[in-house]
Amino acid sequence: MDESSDRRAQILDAALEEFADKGFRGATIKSIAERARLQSQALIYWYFPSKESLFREVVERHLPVLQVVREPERVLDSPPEEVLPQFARAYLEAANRPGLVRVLRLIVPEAIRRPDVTEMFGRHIVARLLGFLQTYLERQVELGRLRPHDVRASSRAFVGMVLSQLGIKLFFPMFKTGGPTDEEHVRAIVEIFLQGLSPEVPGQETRR
Amino acid sequence: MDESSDRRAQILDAALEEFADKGFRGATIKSIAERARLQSQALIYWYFPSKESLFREVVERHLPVLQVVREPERVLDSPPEEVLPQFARAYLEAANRPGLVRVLRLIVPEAIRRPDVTEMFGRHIVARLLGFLQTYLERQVELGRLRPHDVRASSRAFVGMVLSQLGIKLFFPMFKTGGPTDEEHVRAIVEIFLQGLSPEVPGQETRR
DNA sequence: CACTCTTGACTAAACGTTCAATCAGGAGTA
DNA sequence: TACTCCTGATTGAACGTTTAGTCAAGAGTG
Repeated sequence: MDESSDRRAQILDAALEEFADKGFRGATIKSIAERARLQSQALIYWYFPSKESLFREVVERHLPVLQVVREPERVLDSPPEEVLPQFARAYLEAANRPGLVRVLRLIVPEAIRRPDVTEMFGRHIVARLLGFLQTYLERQVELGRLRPHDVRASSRAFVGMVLSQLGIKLFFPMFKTGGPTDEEHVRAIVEIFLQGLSPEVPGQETRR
Repeated sequence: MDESSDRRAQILDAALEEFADKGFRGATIKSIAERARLQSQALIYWYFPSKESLFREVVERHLPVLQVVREPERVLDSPPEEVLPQFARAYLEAANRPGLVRVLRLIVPEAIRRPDVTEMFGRHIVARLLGFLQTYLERQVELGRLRPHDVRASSRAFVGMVLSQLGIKLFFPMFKTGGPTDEEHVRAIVEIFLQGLSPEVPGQETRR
């Protein structure tokens, strides 16, 4: 009941590329039909009731690709010197995976003006991401590997440190020269973060 | 020759709101004319040769609003305990200024698919922002207030820590509950950053 | 009169969507 | 085999609407 025809997948694939390249309004039924090598654009309406529903199905189908963090529970007890660089590298490598970049270019621009897409993106991607980091950092505090602090803030902070490099890489490639490599960046931010939250405080941190 | 008529400004203001609300394609000449309370849409073409050029003028006119950092040289020698929180607060307060948010909603979605807008935004806003932080941090290293490190990475890191909170605030307001307040966030990230780059190293940092 | 500004009517193209018609192939029947 | 019927898939043309942009004529003002 779900294997569907060949055509559906063919149209969905073409629609993904067109929507990612030109946006919802920029892509037309005609251009999608052409990219899918259909002789008639009317055929799309045999498989999908409207352009809108075609778009939604494309989004729902490809949103999960952005879930970079897959099995969070596994690493809960691994040391941050190991987990945080892994985490950061996983996201920075996203920029090298064309399929993932395409989905980003599909979703991000539309999410800004479509509350439903924003919600899906927020709930499935952002919440998951922040949630994982937050529980992981909480755990590290419990284990005494990091000093007690506001993990709500530090989780956002670490995500931001990673995403700034990713964002620059994706949207402002002109800053590649003059910027650190991914590996240099990862090393730098992990060092700042870990030393910044190190439990062994020399003296002045919480002056009493 | 540049004071122009009243009408120009009237049209530009209406165009800003329409473009910010609906995007370039979503906003129409008709809707812009209506919001500007013109009786005829044709009047727009007396002041602007095309919708495209109207859009570009709107962007060029309002882009400078995003230059939150105004006079960087002044604070070059002030201590980071003072400058960094100021810097972070300045950006987080941007979310409370409707005019600034409007310009963000105008530029960000279009910048993704318009290389020229991307370039302008990158050169005038992002480069300036990163440039300021980088030279400031370099100076602090020279002054011995921060330990020697890769300022290209740390400047991006700090910007990221600020922008993650700003981005969540702007685009995912549903995360307000469960997240830190701006002031809590600022305190947290500055503490992490400064302690992470503190010059007094207990021992293990650069093991030799 | 000459000039700047303003207007409503208009155009041509592009858009999403609908529609009647057609096709290939399989099932059922004699 | 020959015939009819049915069904899912496909087509080209057309629909009504919306769009950016044009145009000639007029209003207001010096």
